[in-house]
Amino acid sequence: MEPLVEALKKLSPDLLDVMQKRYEILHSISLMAPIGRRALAASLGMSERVLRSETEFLKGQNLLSADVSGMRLTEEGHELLHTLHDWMREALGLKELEAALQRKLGIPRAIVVAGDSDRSPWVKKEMGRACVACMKELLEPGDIVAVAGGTTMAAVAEMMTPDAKLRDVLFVPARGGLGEDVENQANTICAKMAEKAMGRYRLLHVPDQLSDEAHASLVEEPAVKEVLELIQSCRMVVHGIGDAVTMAKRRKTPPAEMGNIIARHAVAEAFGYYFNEYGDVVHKVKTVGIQLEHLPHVEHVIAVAGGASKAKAIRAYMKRAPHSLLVTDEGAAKAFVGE
Amino acid sequence: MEPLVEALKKLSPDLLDVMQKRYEILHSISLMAPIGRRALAASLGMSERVLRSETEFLKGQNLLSADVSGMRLTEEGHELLHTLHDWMREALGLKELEAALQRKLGIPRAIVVAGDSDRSPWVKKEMGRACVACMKELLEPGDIVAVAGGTTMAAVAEMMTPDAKLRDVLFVPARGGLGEDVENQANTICAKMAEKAMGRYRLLHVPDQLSDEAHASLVEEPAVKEVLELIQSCRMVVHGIGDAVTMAKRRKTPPAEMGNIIARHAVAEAFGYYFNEYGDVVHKVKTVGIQLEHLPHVEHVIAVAGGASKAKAIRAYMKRAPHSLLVTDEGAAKAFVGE
DNA sequence: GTATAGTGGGACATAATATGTCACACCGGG
DNA sequence: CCCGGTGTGACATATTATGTCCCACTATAC
Repeated sequence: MEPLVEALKKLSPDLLDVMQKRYEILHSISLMAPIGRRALAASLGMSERVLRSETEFLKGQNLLSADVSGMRLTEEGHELLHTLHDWMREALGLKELEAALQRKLGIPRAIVVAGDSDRSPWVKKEMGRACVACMKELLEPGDIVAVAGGTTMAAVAEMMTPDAKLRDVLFVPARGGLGEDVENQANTICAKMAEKAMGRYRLLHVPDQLSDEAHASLVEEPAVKEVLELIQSCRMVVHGIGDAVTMAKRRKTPPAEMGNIIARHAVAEAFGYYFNEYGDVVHKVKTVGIQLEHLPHVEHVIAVAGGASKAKAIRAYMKRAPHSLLVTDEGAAKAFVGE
Repeated sequence: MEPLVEALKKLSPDLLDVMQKRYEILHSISLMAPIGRRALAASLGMSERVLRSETEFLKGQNLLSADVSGMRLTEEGHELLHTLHDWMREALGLKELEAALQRKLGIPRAIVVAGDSDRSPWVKKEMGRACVACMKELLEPGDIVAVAGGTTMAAVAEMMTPDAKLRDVLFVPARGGLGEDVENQANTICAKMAEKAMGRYRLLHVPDQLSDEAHASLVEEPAVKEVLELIQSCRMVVHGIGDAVTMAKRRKTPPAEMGNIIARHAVAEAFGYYFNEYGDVVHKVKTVGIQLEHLPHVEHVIAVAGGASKAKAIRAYMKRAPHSLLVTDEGAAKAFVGE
């Protein structure tokens, strides 16, 4: 995209929404002319009143005219529509991608940022910012947020900023030790995010490798039990999605389990669960915290993952997360839609 | 200007205002950083609260950062400023021209439309539309509007549209016969404008060439006298500005008067008055209606004139019209500022 | 040391704007 | 003749922008 449009979007982000709305109105009128407001509003899925405001504006701009038979474009309106046609396709590329993702995945909302995090490291931060904005939009004071691990989640924590909406929000790690390096562990990221947000946090101190007996007794420890209960009652979960094999390697998974993961064709990973391309769980890391069965009962689930290489993993995981929000990037979204 | 920007402006006219405001804020911060809100608000001449809203937005966009010492641009902010620099100059060219005209002419408001009516006939219509928008902004129900003649005023009448704000507005011709062709006479244009506006109008039936006696007695006719009184009490005058010699020729001015006009170096003409380059009246067509002395007592005076060839005439006339609004075009404005 | 003038940020009432929801007058075709 | 479409006006309400305070904090000058 040309840098100018990029700059425009930065200085006036909702410009594109307005432009798109007006463009669609002109477009529809050009196709259905002459048409009345009510019929057009129904067709465009917007309320009659906002359509009326818009058409009155467009009429003032001499782009359309209205008489008793309905509205139609003026000559100038047709010209403008033609001028805008190509540009809108490009400028609205991301919005189109978002719409396509929402449709294909059957999820309520997808957010696509420009770039490809496989190729440009800063795109991950951009996703982080988008995710933070999304969190701030959904969170209420007093909420509990469960945060998973991974490099993408680290970027989210990195981009977190304080906000009045985050007042009294409590951050907790989503699950116990998954075998990651310390800087990508849920505990670390949870603490970092909370600090950046000026919020409170609680950590889950559960070693990676434990015998079943030790595990069972640790869970009964009051300090651990309390945090686990907080996690269970969280109102939001934020997590990344990984490529199954990559994640398994990074976690130095024992050969036996690794064989299982490969043999059962796992392609995606999220907070310790491994999924095959159909979204079936084929392996899970045994630890405490959020379990997959809990997710449907959590108000807001945000999945963050980008990069063309992760498109397959995202597709696989999202099959089992119909009410999750997805924050991704252009690279992944295009690989997705292009399939 | 590239057609895309043209289209953007058409579809979202106040976009440029927002862009300009935000651009100026970024620009000022880049120069004065670190600087606080209050000092910056004073420097930019905007209220602290709106500046605060803007800076909060820009901070959210990651274009500037704030700490206890004040605000400064981020790296991204600097880059965006650089990207926008050239484009803003072009996009805001008209606004700059308006500001320059207001300054140079000492008038409260100048409106500049794109193009040059000398070269593109449609620019006159564009001026007409701008003039109509301006009239609608200023008029109140029940107002009386005096309308002069000329081809430019014909374009204004052409572009007039009905409006709730024009309810019960009465249109009257500014002055009696000036020797023009019928389609450019004030009477004709007045009637046309009123019809397009769905408003009422009164006409002034005074033949061009009359003896002084006939003239004096006609003015005492009740029908004429009533209209003249309406004209005297008008709250708005809208008129064009012409090149003196061109207008004199078009009006088939008798050789004696023509000689006078040329000998005294008349350059501008407006509603029957001829002005030299210093704004002095060097000749006037003797007829009834608005006289030059009335203008200072009229709330709103709008002068409409465009085309590079008219720049000198506009300058000359506007010297004596310090509280007039001016609607002009890029061609005239550039010729003006370039002088 | 302290006084001071600057900083950003929070809070709240009010103005301005957008929107939802009606009712009305009109016109053309069954 | 009426019915379903049209645009337009009107008004209450939700939403947003703005004006006007205040506060805590921190550099800096003294």
